[in-house]
Amino acid sequence: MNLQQTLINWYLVNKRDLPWRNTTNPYYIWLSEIILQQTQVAQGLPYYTSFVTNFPSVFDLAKADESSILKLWQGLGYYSRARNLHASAQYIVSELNGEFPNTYSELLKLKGVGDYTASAIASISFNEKTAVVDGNVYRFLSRFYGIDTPINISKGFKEFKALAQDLIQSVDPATFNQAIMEFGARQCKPKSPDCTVCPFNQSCVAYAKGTIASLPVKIKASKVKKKYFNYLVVLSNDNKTLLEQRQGKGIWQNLYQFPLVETDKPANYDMIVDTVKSLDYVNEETFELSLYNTSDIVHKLSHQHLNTKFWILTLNSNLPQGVPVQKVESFPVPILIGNFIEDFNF
DNA sequence: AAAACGGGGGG
DNA sequence: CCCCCAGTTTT
Repeated sequence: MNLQQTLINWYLVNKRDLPWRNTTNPYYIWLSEIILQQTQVAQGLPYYTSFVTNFPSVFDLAKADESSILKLWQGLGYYSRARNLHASAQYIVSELNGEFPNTYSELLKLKGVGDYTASAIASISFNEKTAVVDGNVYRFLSRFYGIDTPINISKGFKEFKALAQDLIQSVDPATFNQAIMEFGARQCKPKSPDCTVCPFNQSCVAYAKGTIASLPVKIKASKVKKKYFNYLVVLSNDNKTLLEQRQGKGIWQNLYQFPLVETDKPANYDMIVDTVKSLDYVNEETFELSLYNTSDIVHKLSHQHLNTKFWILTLNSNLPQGVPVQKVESFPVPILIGNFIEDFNF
């Protein structure tokens, strides 16, 4: 039996029953694929359910407020996915009359849809023979064929894409793409896969050579940077606080947070008090400033560690531009802020 | 080609 | 502590 048919047979027996596997509606496939980018199934599942419930059609998603979409996305990370989802929904409704793009090339024009996602939707919803290359596909193919080309350089992508594209020619693309990914996720796992029960244990190059653990090869990422965040949690006389929406390019774009003072080294009371005194809504005589968390909260992201202090700033005045503390929970916030809000309990 | 972009879970 | 995850966009 050939490789493709072995994968498909394995899949038909071992596939998980997931909600997006009971439809080929491109809108639902798209939602699931965006949610699952760089995200494990277990983590993405509740978000998929929530999005399908709140936005049953692309029209519902298009007409929603960005903040309400970000709120539902809260905690999933890579928030550009949510912003791109919204922009693409509006594009489909206003430019395409609500008709979902139905080819790889047209799908690729959607914001947030790259080679992988365009291939996934085109194959699953429209039976187009275009191969997906995701982390699972890299892992299985690199091990089965013993390929040590690094997967995170363009040469590696081209090599694996061509290989997968060749394999998909003779089979049903929707089933094959899902089979190879599911096989990579469940059998050909990153860490200690059980090769004794693998249907390829007589034909896998890496298993024969004992190189399973070292494949696929990846060029290692640059070092993590440390940053020092100080959040000012303002408490006013009229029971309000201050939230700002993050602007610009960096992380958490368009999400909300308390006023942020970033320092280039761990801050102390004197450094923060100087900043506080210069704020236009602070009366120099009557505020109180205290550190909430004795030791830094370290929020770890892929490329940076945010060493964070929350400072409680109590004012003896009102805050007309503030947010009533009861409404704080309705804003989309990064997990770092969300955890604080939950702990502080206003 | 390399860096930026989140957060959770596993070993 | 390090690696991985149904990757894409920007620089």
